[in-house]
Amino acid sequence: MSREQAIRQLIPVFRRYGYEGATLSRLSMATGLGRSSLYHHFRGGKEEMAAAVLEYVGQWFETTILAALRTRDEPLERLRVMCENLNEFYQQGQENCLLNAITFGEGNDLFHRQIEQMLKIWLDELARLLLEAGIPAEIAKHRAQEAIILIQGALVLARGLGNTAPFEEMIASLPERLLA
Amino acid sequence: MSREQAIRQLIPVFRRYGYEGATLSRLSMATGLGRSSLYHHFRGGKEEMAAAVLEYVGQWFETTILAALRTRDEPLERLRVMCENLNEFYQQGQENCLLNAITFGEGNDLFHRQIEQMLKIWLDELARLLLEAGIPAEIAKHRAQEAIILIQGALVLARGLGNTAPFEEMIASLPERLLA
DNA sequence: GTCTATATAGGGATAGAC
DNA sequence: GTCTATCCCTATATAGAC
Repeated sequence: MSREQAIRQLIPVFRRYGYEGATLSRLSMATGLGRSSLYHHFRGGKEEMAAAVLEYVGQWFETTILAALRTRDEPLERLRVMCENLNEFYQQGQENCLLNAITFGEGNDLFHRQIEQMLKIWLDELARLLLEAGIPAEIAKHRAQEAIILIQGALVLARGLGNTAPFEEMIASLPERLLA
Repeated sequence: MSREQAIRQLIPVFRRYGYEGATLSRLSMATGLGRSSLYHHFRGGKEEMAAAVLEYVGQWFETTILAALRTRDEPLERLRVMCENLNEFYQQGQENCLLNAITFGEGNDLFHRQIEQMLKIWLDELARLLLEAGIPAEIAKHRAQEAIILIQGALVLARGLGNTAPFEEMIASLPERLLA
C-alpha cells in the first residue's frame, strides 16, 4: 500500500474521532494495516499521521477549492463549483470538518498553525472573488468570513440534529447568497 | 465538595477535549479530586460525568437562554439578553461549544439524543419568538436555523483562527439581524 | 468524602522475523 | 512492506483504609 492510499484511509478516522480519539487501533482497522506497518509509513507515529492527513487535505483544498475560486469563469459559477466540491467532500453533510475535529484537545496545540493558515487563505481567496464580482472591499471581507461561518455552522447543526438538511440547503443557496 | 461544584469544574474539560479526550487525569486535575473521589460522586464513571455535565448545561440553557426568549420584553430585547448570556457562556468566543465537542467520536453515540433534543427545543423557541415578532412561519423557522448556524459557525471559525473577533461581531449583530 | 494501592485493559511505540 | 511479539505508559475502574 502506498503512503497516499494509507493517508486517504486515515482521513475519516481523524475526522470522526478528532486527534485524541484517533487511536492506533482505529487507524489500524481503517487502513487494514498492523501497527508496525503504520510506523513503517509514518515513522513519527500518530502525530505524523495527523500531520500527513492535514497536509493531504490541504493539498486537496488547494487544487480543488482554491483552484475553483481562481478560474476565469463567472464568479457565481466559481462559487458553485466550490460548493459542489465541498458537498462531496463533506458527503452531503454526513462527514465532519477535519479542521473542526482537530481543534479539540491536544490537536489544537499541535496543528493550530496549519489550520489557521488554511482558513486565512480560504478567507483571502473568497474575498478576492467577491471583490472581483464588484463587491466593495470591506463587505467582501465580511462576506468571506460569513461564508466559512455558514458552512461550518451548517455542518455542526447537521451533525447535532443527525440530519443533513441544514447543510444541503446551505450549500445549495450559498453561491447566490454571497453575491446578493 | 458538592456534586454541583464538581460538575461545574468538569464542564471545561469536556468542552476543550471532547468525550474521548476528557481523561480521568484531566478530570481529576480540574476538580482537585482523586480518581476515587470522582467515582464516589459519579458511580458510573466518565460516562456519568459527561451525562451530568450535559444535564447541568441543559438546565442552565433552559433557565437562562430559553427563559430569556420567553419573557414579555420586546423580541429584540429578548434576543439581546440571549446573546449576552451566550457571550458569557462561550467566554467571548474563547470556549468551545460543549455540544460540538461531544459530537465527536464515542460521545456522539452515547449522547446524541440529548444533544438533538436541546438543539430542537432551541430551534422551536427561536422560531416562536420570530413568529411573534411578525415574521411568517416558514421564514421564522428558517431564521431560527440560521441563528444557530451563525453562532456555531462563528465559534468554529474563531477557534480555528485563534481570534475571537468573528464570534464577538456575530453576537453583537445577531439580534437585529434576525429581526430584519 | 477523600485517600493510597491495585487490577485490567488499551494506548503509543519499537525490535526483529519473514 | 507487513507481520508477531513485546515494552512501557496511561486509561478506566475498584477495594479498602482513614
